[in-house]
Amino acid sequence: MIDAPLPWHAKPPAKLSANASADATLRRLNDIRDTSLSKLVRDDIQSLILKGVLLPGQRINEPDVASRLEVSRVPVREALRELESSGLVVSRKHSGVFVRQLTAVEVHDLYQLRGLLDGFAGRSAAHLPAKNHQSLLTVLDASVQTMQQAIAQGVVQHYYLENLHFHWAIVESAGNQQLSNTYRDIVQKLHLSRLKNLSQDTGMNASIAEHINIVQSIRDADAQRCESLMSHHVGDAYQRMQKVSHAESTLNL
Amino acid sequence: MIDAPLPWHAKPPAKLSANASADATLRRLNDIRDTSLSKLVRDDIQSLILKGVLLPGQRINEPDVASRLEVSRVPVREALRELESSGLVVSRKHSGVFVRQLTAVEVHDLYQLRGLLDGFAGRSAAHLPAKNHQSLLTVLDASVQTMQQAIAQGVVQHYYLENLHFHWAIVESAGNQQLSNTYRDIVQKLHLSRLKNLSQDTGMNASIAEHINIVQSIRDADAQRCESLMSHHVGDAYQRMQKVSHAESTLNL
DNA sequence: GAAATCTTTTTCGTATACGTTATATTAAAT
DNA sequence: ATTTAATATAACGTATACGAAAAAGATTTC
Repeated sequence: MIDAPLPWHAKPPAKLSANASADATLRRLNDIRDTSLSKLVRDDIQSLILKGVLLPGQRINEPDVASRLEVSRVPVREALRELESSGLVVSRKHSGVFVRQLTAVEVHDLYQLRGLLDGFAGRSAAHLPAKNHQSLLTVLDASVQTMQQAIAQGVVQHYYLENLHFHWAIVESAGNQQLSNTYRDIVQKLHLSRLKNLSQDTGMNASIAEHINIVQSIRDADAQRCESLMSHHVGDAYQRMQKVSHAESTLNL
Repeated sequence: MIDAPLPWHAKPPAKLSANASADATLRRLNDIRDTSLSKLVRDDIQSLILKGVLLPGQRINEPDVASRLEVSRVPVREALRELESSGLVVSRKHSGVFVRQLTAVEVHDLYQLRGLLDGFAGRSAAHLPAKNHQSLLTVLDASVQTMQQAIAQGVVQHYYLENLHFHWAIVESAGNQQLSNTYRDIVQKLHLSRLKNLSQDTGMNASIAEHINIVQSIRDADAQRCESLMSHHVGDAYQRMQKVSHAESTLNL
């Protein structure tokens, strides 16, 4: 949408290099020692939500979580406050904490926002410096191949995961940590939408073609086309989802 | 651990729209009654940070906050966990909670992201339905006028506040709550940047012209131009800030 | 028989208490 | 005099305990 270059192109995204494998275990131990119980509990509950063990609308019982993880209620409460702040749960005083249920409007807005970020990431990916550009393409090519395998084998779960990797690789290639964080939060919230899962199989065949086009536009360094493809890709996914949703609600009459 | 979904939380706690003034006080009381101490503490600390009473890098002492607000430490801790999750503070185990210090890269990334969102909001604002379009223009015209007054009176603070209102009005006009939330978070984080405040007076005269152009592009319903103006507007602000920063660091030699 | 009210139970919100860790201060040694 | 080590203090992390509010169940009344 914007072709004129913006003024922050003189930016050096200095990322830390990988650690020596010798330090790896030490680092892990230090991390564990320095990690509070709250964080561990938070990660546990969060993964339960994202894996779908805890469904939207379900109540999360403080004492139960505490006894299951063998900790007191305080770390559990702190963990839930964090999850509340990141929008995965909602809490009502004296009533409990519940896995958040997204309204149709919220899902729509999140998709719209995700489309914007994906578009930006695509534009950014298309005019990456040569070296990064090539390594991104290598990753994306492999990703597309994996997705095609998943389609051939009919394993929706694999396709879905690889689809996440595909988009994540493009977003991260922009080298903007804040963008990546925001994108991650949005995708996490979208995990709460039941409808998302419904449309996976129908969308699989439709979206693989779009993925291939996206890779091609990056390879061609066609920023404008890539941005357009990316945002439309997300829009299409939303529309497919709406279609399935409507079909389902019609059946339920 | 998990109970079946219960009927009374089919929707998240209802955020109320404008109330009749008669109910206002009653609702206020109810809100206070239904608001946990954690939230009150969170809002308190958050406003201290955003008002600049607590400076980046400064340590936030749990017992001090607790005694000042006359609450126990638990609500304070929960509040700090929320603020940590929203990125306003960082905590080190057994060391304390500190107001977050943004790195230069983080500030850059946040500005870039803000530019993207502003651009989207501008594009959206330019092709708003007639009625909303007109009411937005009314607000923006008034806002520009206020900014001009602030310049005439040389009150940087007023200009800065009105500038926030200006951008916020455009963002909200998009009607995307998720966008608004994300934008709010970004602006909040940018409040942590000391440099932002430095560039205010120098930027005042430069940016008023840009604001006027933006309003004109919205009036013309020129979406592409508005998007471009908005994102460049943010980019320019970033550049002005960098310039001041560089000048300052040169002086400090 | 149905509805409303009262009681019981469960769960959350907050406060207090204890153990652990980091930091600051002080003393001693080089 | 400077540096290092040991101790003391203050703050954080976690656990336990108590009070309050809401939901569920039972009872009573119409």
